[in-house]
Amino acid sequence: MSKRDLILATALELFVHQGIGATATAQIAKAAGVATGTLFHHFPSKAQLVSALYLNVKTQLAEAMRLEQGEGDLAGRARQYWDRGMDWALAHPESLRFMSLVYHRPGQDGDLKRQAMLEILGFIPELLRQGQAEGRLRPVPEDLALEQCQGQFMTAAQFFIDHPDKAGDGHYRDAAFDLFWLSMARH
Amino acid sequence: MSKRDLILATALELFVHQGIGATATAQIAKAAGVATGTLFHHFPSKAQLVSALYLNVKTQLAEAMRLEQGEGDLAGRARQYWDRGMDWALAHPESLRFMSLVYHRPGQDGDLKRQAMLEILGFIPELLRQGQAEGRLRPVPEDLALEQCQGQFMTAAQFFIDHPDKAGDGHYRDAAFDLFWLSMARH
Amino acid sequence: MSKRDLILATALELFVHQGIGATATAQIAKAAGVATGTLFHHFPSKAQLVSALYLNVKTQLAEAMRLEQGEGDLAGRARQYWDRGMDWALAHPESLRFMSLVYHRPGQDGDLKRQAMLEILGFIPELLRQGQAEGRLRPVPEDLALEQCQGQFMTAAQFFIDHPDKAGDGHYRDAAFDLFWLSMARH
Amino acid sequence: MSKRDLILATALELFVHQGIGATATAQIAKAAGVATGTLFHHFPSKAQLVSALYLNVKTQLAEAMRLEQGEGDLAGRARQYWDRGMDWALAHPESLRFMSLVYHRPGQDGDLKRQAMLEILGFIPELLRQGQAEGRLRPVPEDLALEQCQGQFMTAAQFFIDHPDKAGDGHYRDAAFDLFWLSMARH
DNA sequence: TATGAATGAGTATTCATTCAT
DNA sequence: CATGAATGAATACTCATTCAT
Repeated sequence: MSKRDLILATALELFVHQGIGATATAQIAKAAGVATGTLFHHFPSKAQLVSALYLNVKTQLAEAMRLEQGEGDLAGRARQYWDRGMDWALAHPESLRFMSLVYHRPGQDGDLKRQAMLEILGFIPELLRQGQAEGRLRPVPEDLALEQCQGQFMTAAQFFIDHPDKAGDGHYRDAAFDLFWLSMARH
Repeated sequence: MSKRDLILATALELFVHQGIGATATAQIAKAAGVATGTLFHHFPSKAQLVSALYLNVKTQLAEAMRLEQGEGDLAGRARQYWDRGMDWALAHPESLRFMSLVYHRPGQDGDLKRQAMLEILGFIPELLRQGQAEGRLRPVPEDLALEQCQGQFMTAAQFFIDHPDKAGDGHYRDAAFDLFWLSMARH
Repeated sequence: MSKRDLILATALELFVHQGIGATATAQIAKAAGVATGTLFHHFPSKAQLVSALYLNVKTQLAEAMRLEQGEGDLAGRARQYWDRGMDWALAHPESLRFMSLVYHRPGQDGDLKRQAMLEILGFIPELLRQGQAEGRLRPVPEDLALEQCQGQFMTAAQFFIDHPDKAGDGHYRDAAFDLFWLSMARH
Repeated sequence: MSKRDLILATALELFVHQGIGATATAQIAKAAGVATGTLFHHFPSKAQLVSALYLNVKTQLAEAMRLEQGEGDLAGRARQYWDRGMDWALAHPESLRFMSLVYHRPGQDGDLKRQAMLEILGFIPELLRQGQAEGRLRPVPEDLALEQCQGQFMTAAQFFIDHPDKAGDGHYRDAAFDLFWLSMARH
């Protein structure tokens, strides 16, 4: 593992447990076993370290969610996306927490991060549009629905991370998806 | 307005726009037009200032949401709660943002804040239980449902704060509530 | 002596002996017997400390050179100014050195400092103009002459500071002034 | 141009515009298009880079000022020296500025640099001695006169660099030399 | 010769908190 | 109650220099 990657991995861990602002660059460097100068050699500023880390995490999630082809019906495809995302979140709980951390940071380049997230959850508007066209989904305003779906995914993921015992419980997994899906479905 | 209240109001504004960690006590004091010593005279530490502010905001929201008596049917009562909360959020956008800020703070007394929020949105589990008993709501695991409802309320509120033009649009308001309600309703 | 003045005095000494860039704010604070925070309480940045110090020194020199009234003839008045300046420089060698330091700093607010110096040596253009009008001084371009006179004064002052034994030698003192005066006089 | 020379040229430019202390070796290397290691391969330390640069510049100036033989009378020879120096300064403004920079640096090997400069302007004491012997120059203390002449040359050169339009104006050029020469001449 | 990642002591500046008035 | 000067540990970032390739 390159020193750069070591720094990224260490930063992720510390950021998630202490908060971004509360984590000193010196602490990251020390915990990663490199000199402070090394951190700044790879990332010119703390902000850029955060950005690079965010990009990293975002890319990983996006890859994890890539669906080869639209298989099955609408609800089935939605469920596949949902499950992939959830599996990734459970496999990388710190990454998910970090995304949420960055997402909720105040006073920062909010729009950038918000847009970045839409990029990942971009399948949602597509599903929504298609579902509405097919008459399977209710005509919910897209912008509002998107925000809500995103929130529901993040909330569910965080819930399963916080309650690992329930993450394997099919009943819970189904309930979480239904809570998401039925909020939009036409009944 | 007492100096104490002035400090609280100023802190709220600054915290929300810059973040809690990024706001210096000296800045709060200066913006409030008092000496730094005065701030620490009223609040022995920054942490306690944050706590006091949180308590303040929480109390206000709780009061705004108090329903005299259970009027109407289940969905009607739920809608009343939802609307009251939403109105309050729109009237006090910074307060809502601050709650979300504290809620998502990492490494902190998470449980305390989480519990405090349940206290306010406490009507949800009640509605949920009653609705399930009456067969009007699906049997969703309570802990998961609670988390989701809470998240949906906060998301919707933030959405309307960010898009004030849509906050008065009845179509949007209905859609937001439906997204919440239909996720749990039996169809 | 207030802490603020203590810091200024200490900074002057250190700047002059080590250079401005080579003197750490922490070193100034320590040498002055105050905390680093105290320095930044009084001077928001190192640059502003330097500016404040410069202003201080400039004001002192200006006061020292103030002539109650135009006594004597042109050369006599010039000599009085020259001697006052020289006496002040000998009494405050570090102040003079600091002025020269700031004056020669590269990449900085050169114009500001240059103008500030003209302000002090402002009597020179006056003398020059009057002398030229009376036919006692040669018609030297004013801007060039001003620069040269300034330089000659600073050079002479520095020379006497570096050779204190010669500062009391009337022969040397006369020679220094003549070098200055005869460069402009009509013969 | 060899990498070594490239580094020297780049360093000159940066030193002059930002100051020596404020210019990082890494910046020089980058601007010169070489690796940091390369800079330290050619110059074992920043101090030695500065010295090498100084030597370079000094040598160039010395060569530019070399007069084949004493032609003409005293004032004529002086004027020749003066003009050569001034022409070189105008052709290499950054070199001149760098010399002045090094000359005024505090806390450094002052005597060395001072002596180095005398080496270049060494013709002045000679002229002075000869002129005094011939009775054409006043009996000014040599050490003081030398310092003043040096200062006047540097000041005039800097003036013409700062005001290029006046550098070609014969009136100004004459005035600058006269200011220098008449300060010592017997009238 | 040339490279550039790595180092770690050093720098300016911030900030929660104290306390004498 | 109120003030604001004083504190000093902590922080993000810099930089001359080294060294394995």
